Amino acid sequence: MTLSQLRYLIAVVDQGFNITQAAQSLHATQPGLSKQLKQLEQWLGFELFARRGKTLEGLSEPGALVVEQARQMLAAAERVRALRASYAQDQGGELRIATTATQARHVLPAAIAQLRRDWPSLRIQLTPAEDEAALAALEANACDVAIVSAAEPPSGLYALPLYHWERQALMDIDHPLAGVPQLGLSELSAHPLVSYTSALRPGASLEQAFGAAGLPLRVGMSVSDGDLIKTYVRAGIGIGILAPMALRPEDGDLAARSLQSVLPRMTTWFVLRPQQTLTRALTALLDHLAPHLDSWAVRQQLLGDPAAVAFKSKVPEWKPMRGLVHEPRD
Amino acid sequence: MTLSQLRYLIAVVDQGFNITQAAQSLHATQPGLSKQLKQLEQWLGFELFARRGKTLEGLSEPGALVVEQARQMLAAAERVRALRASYAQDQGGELRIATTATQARHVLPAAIAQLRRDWPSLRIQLTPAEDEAALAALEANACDVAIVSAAEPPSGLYALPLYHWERQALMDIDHPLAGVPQLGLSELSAHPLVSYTSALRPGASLEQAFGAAGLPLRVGMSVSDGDLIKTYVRAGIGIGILAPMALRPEDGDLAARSLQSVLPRMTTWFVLRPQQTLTRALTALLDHLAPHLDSWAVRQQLLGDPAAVAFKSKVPEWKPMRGLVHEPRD
DNA sequence: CGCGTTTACGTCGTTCGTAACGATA
DNA sequence: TATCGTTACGAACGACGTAAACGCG
Repeated sequence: MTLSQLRYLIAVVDQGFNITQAAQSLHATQPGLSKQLKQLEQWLGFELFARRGKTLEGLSEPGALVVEQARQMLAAAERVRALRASYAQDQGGELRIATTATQARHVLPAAIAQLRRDWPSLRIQLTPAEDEAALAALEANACDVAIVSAAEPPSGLYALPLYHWERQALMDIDHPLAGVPQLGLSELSAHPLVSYTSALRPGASLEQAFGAAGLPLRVGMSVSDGDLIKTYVRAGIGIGILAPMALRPEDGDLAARSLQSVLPRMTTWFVLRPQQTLTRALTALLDHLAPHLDSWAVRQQLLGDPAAVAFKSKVPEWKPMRGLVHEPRD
Repeated sequence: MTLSQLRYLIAVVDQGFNITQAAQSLHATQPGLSKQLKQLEQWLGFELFARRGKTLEGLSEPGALVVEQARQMLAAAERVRALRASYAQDQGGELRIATTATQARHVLPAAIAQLRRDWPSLRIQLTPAEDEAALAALEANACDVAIVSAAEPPSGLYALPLYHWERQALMDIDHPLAGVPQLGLSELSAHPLVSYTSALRPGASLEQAFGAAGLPLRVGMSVSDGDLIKTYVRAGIGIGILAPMALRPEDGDLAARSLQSVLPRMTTWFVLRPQQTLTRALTALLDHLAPHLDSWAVRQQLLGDPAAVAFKSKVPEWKPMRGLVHEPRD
């Protein structure tokens, strides 16, 4: 009797007595499980499963008792694993993240808190930087991961999508634009805009969109983060263009309107160097930030396996908080 | 992390942080444990033990937490082992015992009850036989073990001592002999004796003792088991000579006096054929009957290893129940 | 100098993955 | 016929035992 045999057993039970599926969930091969389970049965001297032909129908009577004990053992093993993470005076226990102020303030806190809890000795270094600077830091090996937002993945690097989002136009709740049925570039063009420095830079997608429509882009102010955008929108400087992650429940005095129809959809990327090794800390961070990704497959891809499928489900969309979405009735 | 690593850890803790001793208790080698423990520590990322130089002084702080979980896991593993014994539709699950009526009635019931509880499917066949017949059955492979009593181990077979005992003279509690200070052969010689058929056979140790003392041996009756001896002693046929195992609390109307000074000490033997394989059932029976023996070492000896030491402690003495011992004050 | 631990090394057994086969709906 | 389980085989890893070196009392 080994712990892996018990793990196999539990996986098969939890996957509805489908050995193939259980093998996938454990990143093992189906014959491997099959053989180990048979070996366990032989050691026990009785059958674990009720079989009809070759298909498993359920547990045998003693099998259910074994499962009960196996769950206890694996639970204890899991507690040991937790100790391992907690008490490891970690070899290279450092995680250097370069990202924007918006991510640092509105997205990462939950994940990092979890990480710190699981792993108290891990030293986390969070460097605020604009998108380009973050990517440069990554390429210079000044950080382990860059988390940046862009419509397209950065070229020459290994980028994983964390979530999609649409840029939001932000204004006072009784601003005239809050009520117009269709909010397009022409309406925006009449007002000065307040947004991120990088978004208002010449050549950025905002300028391209206005240029393509033959409309002038009036810059009211360019700032470094979303909180400042909100501050200056409240001060009446102009219309804010910002990411929905920066919107908070306490921003109910403002109206946010999606620019989905006029500006390309943005994606926030978890960027690594090609062939970078996925450390435990990186894996944990990725698992917290992106439950839709299979970090094991990601590791395989980084090791050069193109067949590994990293997606467990669709990339999520980050929507602004419901109370803040201002959709005029039409 | 493997179950054996955890077993090693617990053994070291329970043996007072002496790896060598722990290895012995597990029938493993010391370097093996040492290495596995080191490997476990490496996997955990912290030290399990508080070390001073190379010697272990105790547990580290996280080590104590690991031990706690490890005990839970091993306890659950033990419960699975129990299931294994209980539910195994056992291959060749048969245990054939040949032994005397005294053993069958007074000694074996507890051990066999335990065996049946651990192992419901085991078919136990108990054949009552006199000592010689039991040994003959063993040699003929008509049984798996013979349990017989004799002063010396039977020759040509592999005999393990279960316990020592002294023959008891049995009489009515107000019989004249119950009070004499010294009970010797000459006193006994004046009365007819009631004992086992095999004990009164010509050439047996009883006859030899009387012969050596130049005294006549008067046989009152020879019977097949201890209960009949008691019956005929109560009927006034004569003095009983029997094994202390046959004495019961309800025999308070009789007096038992040890013949330790006049007759050689007897030993009850667990007899196997040389090179017989020790089945699981035999091992379990032996463990129940003889906690002073190391069944693992016995198995090794049977496999031809003369170095294996089978004794964990001294062979116990079977004394008659305290209330029945009649020791005249002198 | 002895006891106990660690290190080094060779061998054996076991596990796991790939591939082919078999059975079942 | 497609899906799922079993068997067969080969390679790689890991555990264990033997033997020798190291430290400490």
